[in-house]
This record gives sequence, C-alpha cells and structure tokens, in this order.
Amino acid sequence: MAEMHGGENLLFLTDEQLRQGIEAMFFAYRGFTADPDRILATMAYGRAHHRAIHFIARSPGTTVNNLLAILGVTKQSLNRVLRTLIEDGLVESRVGTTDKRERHLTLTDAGAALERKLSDAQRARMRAAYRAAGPQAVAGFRQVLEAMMEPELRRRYHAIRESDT
Amino acid sequence: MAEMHGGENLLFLTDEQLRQGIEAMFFAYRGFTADPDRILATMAYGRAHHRAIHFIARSPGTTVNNLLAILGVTKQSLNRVLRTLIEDGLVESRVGTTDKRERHLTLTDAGAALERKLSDAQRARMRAAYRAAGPQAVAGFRQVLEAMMEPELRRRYHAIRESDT
DNA sequence: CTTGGAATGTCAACAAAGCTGACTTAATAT
DNA sequence: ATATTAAGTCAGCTTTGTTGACATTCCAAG
Repeated sequence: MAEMHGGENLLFLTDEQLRQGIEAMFFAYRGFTADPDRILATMAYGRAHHRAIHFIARSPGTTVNNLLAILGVTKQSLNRVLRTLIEDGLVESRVGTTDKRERHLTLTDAGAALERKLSDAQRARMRAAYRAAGPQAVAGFRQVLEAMMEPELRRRYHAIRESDT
Repeated sequence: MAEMHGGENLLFLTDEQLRQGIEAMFFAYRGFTADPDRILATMAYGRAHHRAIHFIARSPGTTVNNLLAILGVTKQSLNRVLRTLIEDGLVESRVGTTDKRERHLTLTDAGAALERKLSDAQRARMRAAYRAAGPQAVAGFRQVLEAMMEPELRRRYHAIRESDT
C-alpha cells in the first residue's frame, strides 16, 4: 500500500476533520452495539455479559485474570457478571490443572448458542458496512482503529488474532 | 460460508475478518475515550457531561430536544447532566425568542475552556492515529463508520457537518 | 515446613448514567 | 377552547462500574 502523504495534503488532519472523525466514532459505536443490545434487552443481560461471552468464546479456557485485563474492569465487576452466567449455565468455570488457583472459563452449549445469536447480529451489520465501503476502505478502517488503541490493548488485540489461527 | 466468486476478492467479509473488525472497534473505542476520561475523573464529571458539552459546542444555541435526539438518552437522564453543568456555570440556558417553550443551550467561557481541554486531548489521539494511518486509510475509516451508523443518526451526523461550515 | 505473596472470590457500600412512569408548567398549534 | 409540545421534576429502579476489607487456596522462597 502506497503511503503518499508527502507533506502537502494534510487536510485530513485539520481540527474540523478530526472533529468529524470523533463524531463518526461516537455515532458508529451506537450502531455497532445496537443489534446485540436489542437482543440482550429481552433477557436479563446487558452489554457487560455480551463482552464476557464474546471473549470467552474467542479464547476458550481463558483465565479470569486474562479476561480482566482484556475487558479493563475490576474483578468485582466482572465477577458479578460471570457469576450470573455460571449460575444460568452459560459459562463453565473449571479449576486449573497446572495452577489450581486459576479458573478456566468456557462456554456451555447454551452459552455458545447465545454467543452465536449475538455475534450473528453484530456481524450482519459489520458485513453490510464492509460491503458498502469496499475492501480498500476496510483496510483503512482497520489501520486507523489499530492506531487509536492504547498500546497495551493493541498487544492483546494481536495476541487474540494469533492464538486463533 | 465459502464465498468464492470469480475475480471478486471477498476475503474481507469472512466471519473471522468481521470478528476482528468487531474487536478492533471495541478496543479502539476504549482508546478513543481514554484521554477525556482521565481528565473528567479529576473533576465531578463523567462521559455523559463530555458528550453534552461536545454537542453544545458544536451547535451553539441548540435546543434540549435536539440534543436529546443526538445523544439518544431520555430527557431525565440528560436533564440531570445539564442541570449540574448549568449550576456549575459551564452551560447557559436561554429561553427561546420565537418559541418560548424552547431552551437554547450555549457554553459559557468556562464551559468552552473545558470543552477545549477535553477536545484537545481527544483530537491529539485522533491526529496521531490519522497521521500514522495516512489519508487513504482515513477516508476508508470514515466510510466504514458511516456505513455502520443507524440511518437516523447518519442523517444527524451529516446535518451537524453542514450546519458547521 | 513455614510463611509471604499471588490469584480468586465474596461482602458491603457507593456512584454514574441509563431507564420508566407520573406529573406540572408554559407556550404553541389546531 | 382545547390539544399538543417542550421542558423540567420527582420517585424509584437497573446495569455496570468503583473502593475497601477480608477469606481462601495455592505456589514458591526461605
């Protein structure tokens, strides 16, 4: 990909352009969460449950500590969410084999079913947006998002991608 | 799920690619709000105050109703935020001239100062991300975000842009 | 083997920011 | 005149985050 900002065309860096980017981010995030939110509202769950379910699905057997770092909340906050998911039989918590202090989290069949339902809804919107914008735009989208992450989270973002292949 | 059409490269629409986009969006949004959040944490304000301040700055004299539609919250929720901002002398609420039921909202000098402080922090990160990714990527970023918005909000997103030039 | 520290979990209390529902006031529109 | 709209308020509830204190379990270092 040709990076052709030779110093002349920096129009995309004006305060006005940046402001529009900020607003686009705000409005788009609302769309991003709208579909799963609608599904979750019909049950006793919220966005926090969705996030936990998503990342457990993504990295089956992950530990509570790892999930904590990814989600960026306190253990008390995560624990409340996790407890209801375990009680409801969507998530299973198994004591670690090598380190028995750790709890390894996996989705049950019911959990995986909910994950799929939420994920399908969210992906459908993403797919529509990607299709409308085209592959080149998608590449740029991903580049900017990555550059916007905090370094620590960017590291984790890549770690998930790699552990997944 | 195998989408193989002669010539068309639709690799960017695989479930795995969409999943990565979803996670990128999640992690990036955290970075997006991190800097203003840090500033707000030092005062008695939160993200809701930031949003109100931002859009009042963006459309000075806007009505409560308009703000409500943009932010997508209930009037009770917005009112709580607005009340503290008015009490603290950051926002001014003036009765409408043509329609006296309406309240027109503007930032005071103190409000504008805080807005600038928050905005500068957020724009700095945006600028860094834009610069790192380049103009072409930024164009794609904007395209995908726009395609992701709910139609109603996309309309409002454009309305703000136009009223601003 | 004992002990210190790490990982996990729990209890309690609280705050921010959203929600619904009911209601008032004032002003505009029909 | 009456109905509707804009704004604001009160009360109560939910979700999701926060601290702080404390117990349990287990690994590892002395």
